[in-house]
Amino acid sequence: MTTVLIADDQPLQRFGFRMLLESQDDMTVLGEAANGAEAVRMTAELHPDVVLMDIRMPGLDGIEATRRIVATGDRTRVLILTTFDLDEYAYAGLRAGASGFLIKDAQPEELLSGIRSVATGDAVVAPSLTRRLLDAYAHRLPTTTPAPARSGTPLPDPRLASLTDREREILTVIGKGWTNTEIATRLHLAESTVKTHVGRILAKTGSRDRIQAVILAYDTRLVEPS
Amino acid sequence: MTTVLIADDQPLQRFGFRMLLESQDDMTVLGEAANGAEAVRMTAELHPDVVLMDIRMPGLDGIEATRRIVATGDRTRVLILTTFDLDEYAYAGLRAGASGFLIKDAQPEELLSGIRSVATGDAVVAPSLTRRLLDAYAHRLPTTTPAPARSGTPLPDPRLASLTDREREILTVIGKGWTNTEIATRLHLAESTVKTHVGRILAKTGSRDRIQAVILAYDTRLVEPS
DNA sequence: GCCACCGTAGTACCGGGGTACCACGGCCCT
DNA sequence: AGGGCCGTGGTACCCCGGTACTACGGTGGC
Repeated sequence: MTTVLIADDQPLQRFGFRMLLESQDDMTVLGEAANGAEAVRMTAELHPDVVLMDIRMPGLDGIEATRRIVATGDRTRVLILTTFDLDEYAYAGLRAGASGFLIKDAQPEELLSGIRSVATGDAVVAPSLTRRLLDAYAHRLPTTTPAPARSGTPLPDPRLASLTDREREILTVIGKGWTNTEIATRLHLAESTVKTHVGRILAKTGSRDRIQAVILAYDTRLVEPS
Repeated sequence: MTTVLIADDQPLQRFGFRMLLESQDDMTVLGEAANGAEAVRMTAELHPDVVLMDIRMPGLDGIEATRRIVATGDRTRVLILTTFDLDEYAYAGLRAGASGFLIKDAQPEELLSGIRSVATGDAVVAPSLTRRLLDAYAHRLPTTTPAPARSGTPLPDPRLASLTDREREILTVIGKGWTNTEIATRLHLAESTVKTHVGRILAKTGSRDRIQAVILAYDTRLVEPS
């Protein structure tokens, strides 16, 4: 029997997870936490096999909560779930000691098998992230830029060369039409920070406003037309 | 017995909704749609009492799907669910003919009672939005626009169907990143005229701002990436 | 040990974008 | 002759986006 703790700030999301897990006869939900602090506290108390951890939560976020749970040396494993497959989240999550990283977009079956994998000590990463993750770790030692992007992967456009990783992430979501407020909320940032990022992106890419940036994101294939 | 169709692009979210609804003995889930087009098709086929509609979906979004469902004259009611309580979404959604507008952040009970209200013909709006909506709509009546839209030119995408030729022209240059002032000077128009056009385009396409319109222009291939 | 860069965050300000509302002439119907 | 839609134009108003600063902790390079 695999015991699970659900940590997510959205009640409805928690409900969905709980129903899904309890429909399986080899899983039990020990409890639900609405924020990172609760997650840490309840883990120390209940010792679940797996914590299903959302990243974006008020107060203590999922990354920091993961870090603290792992630091206790408890055998509890953390499986991180996010809405967006932003690389930086994956890096941060795994760096914090998470055993897995899945996107909420996944099929229920994937989630279940992910939990089972993590419970038995395996690690699991969303397919869409695996390659990029490997790439990132491959050139973590040398600073040399990894081979000039094979066909199939988004090719690096010179216009984006001067952007930092973070800025490229922000540009991606600008390209998806997110407002500054949305970016701030979903990425757990202050709006002033978002504005700083956006301003630098516009300056570096020579775009006069975010609309030009959206167009740039499409033209560089940073964002694909749907 | 209230019959419900769930339209959401996230499988896990759909699962949560389904479980929640089917735990009630006065509700049945007729089916699940993963995008707007599916939602429209399945509604025409299954005639549910209520469609639980997410706004953000690939391809045809929730607003446009709502518009089409309402346009059929069917007695199916649409209840829109979003993650963020952005006024613009609410406006666009209600303008498209939705009977309700709730935030996913809500308690399960609120969602259930919302569905019941909508099914019996009542309208329901998230508490956090109600006042602002009333203020905004106190003086405006719903426009049931069938729109003749004779297709003199080959219409590339159904989402643009309700636009007039002129509006499609304006949308094209919006997609190229022109500002209102630029459009005015280059097209020999007054800026107020441009604003009128832009406003109508946003309303008809359910875009909350010109950035969404730019994205729409790319997605519908009205503007090609360079 | 120091410095440059990055990511974060703040304040203050202004202009453009978007909305609401109104108006009018020219069409094309019936 | 009227009715509808379309394209045009106007005014008033508010809010978000963008700019221009400043600032500070962490990390990595030299």
